[in-house]
Amino acid sequence: MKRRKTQSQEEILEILKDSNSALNHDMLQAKLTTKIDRATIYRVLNRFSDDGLVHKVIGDDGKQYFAFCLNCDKEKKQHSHNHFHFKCLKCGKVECLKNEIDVSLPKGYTTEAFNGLISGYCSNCS
Amino acid sequence: MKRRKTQSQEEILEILKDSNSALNHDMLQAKLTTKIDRATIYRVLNRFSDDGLVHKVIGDDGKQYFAFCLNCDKEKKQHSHNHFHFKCLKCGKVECLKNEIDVSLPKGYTTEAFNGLISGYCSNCS
DNA sequence: TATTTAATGCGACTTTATTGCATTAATATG
DNA sequence: CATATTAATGCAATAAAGTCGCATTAAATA
Ligand SMILES: [Mn+2]
Ligand SMILES: [Mn+2]
Ligand SMILES: [Zn+2]
Ligand SMILES: [Zn+2]
Repeated sequence: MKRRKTQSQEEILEILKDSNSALNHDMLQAKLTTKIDRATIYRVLNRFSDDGLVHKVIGDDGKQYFAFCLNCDKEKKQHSHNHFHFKCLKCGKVECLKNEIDVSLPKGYTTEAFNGLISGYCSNCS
Repeated sequence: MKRRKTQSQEEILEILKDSNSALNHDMLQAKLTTKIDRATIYRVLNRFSDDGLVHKVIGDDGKQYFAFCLNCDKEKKQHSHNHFHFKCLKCGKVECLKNEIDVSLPKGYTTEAFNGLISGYCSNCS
């Protein structure tokens, strides 16, 4: 299954690149100039996530947020995102925090996915 | 609004106490001997969470998991749970990890809630 | 025992996300 | 360029998780 370069994907990726924070479906749709179907948006986003192009973060609100990968070592066998995301409760912005976190698991435990989210107020809103 | 001691709450709290892992609505309902309405279960759980009796964790699956508070200093002004939870992708168990995490936020940022979840395989399942 | 109102049950509803299927369009091939 | 192949899309239906309004029940208190 080779990937194809489509207009929808291009536009969505551009939006994610230009955004300095993670976006959920709603926020992304609001930024679209073209009309793209909801199902397509989700499919595109999850495809990006599967391909390691974006992070997928689950918010306190249970919604899926997507952020373009920056400073992620995609050459590594395991593309990892062991950093927290911060969600402002007032302005809604979701951003990546710089520090990579090292969590020590009990013996015999293995990691498949990391999801770290802190909610609070950003410097503009507190 | 003073809290009342009801049978539903008692039973749900017992189940959470006896469980060594976080439970979502489904898992909890399966353990009930009495039949309690879905809305009530959610209301009870969120009440517990508001009162600092249990943690509420959002999984990768977007579902709400609840775990009885252990080793949480409830005397502190801010009842904090800055620890990760681990969810086994095979057996489904969600458990609290011991280490408290210290995340450094950018200047001017304040924390209201912490949600850390690692998915993977536990020692029994890997 | 009577009064007050927190908690519950039920059903309707909302929100978020997924899936099946027919159609479209990106890529490859001659 | 014309044609074949199938990934990607649009649409509608569906699923799943959680919330809300409101009438009823039952804890607490007097
Ligand atoms: Mn990345
Ligand atoms: Mn606690
Ligand atoms: Zn803000
Ligand atoms: Zn397991």
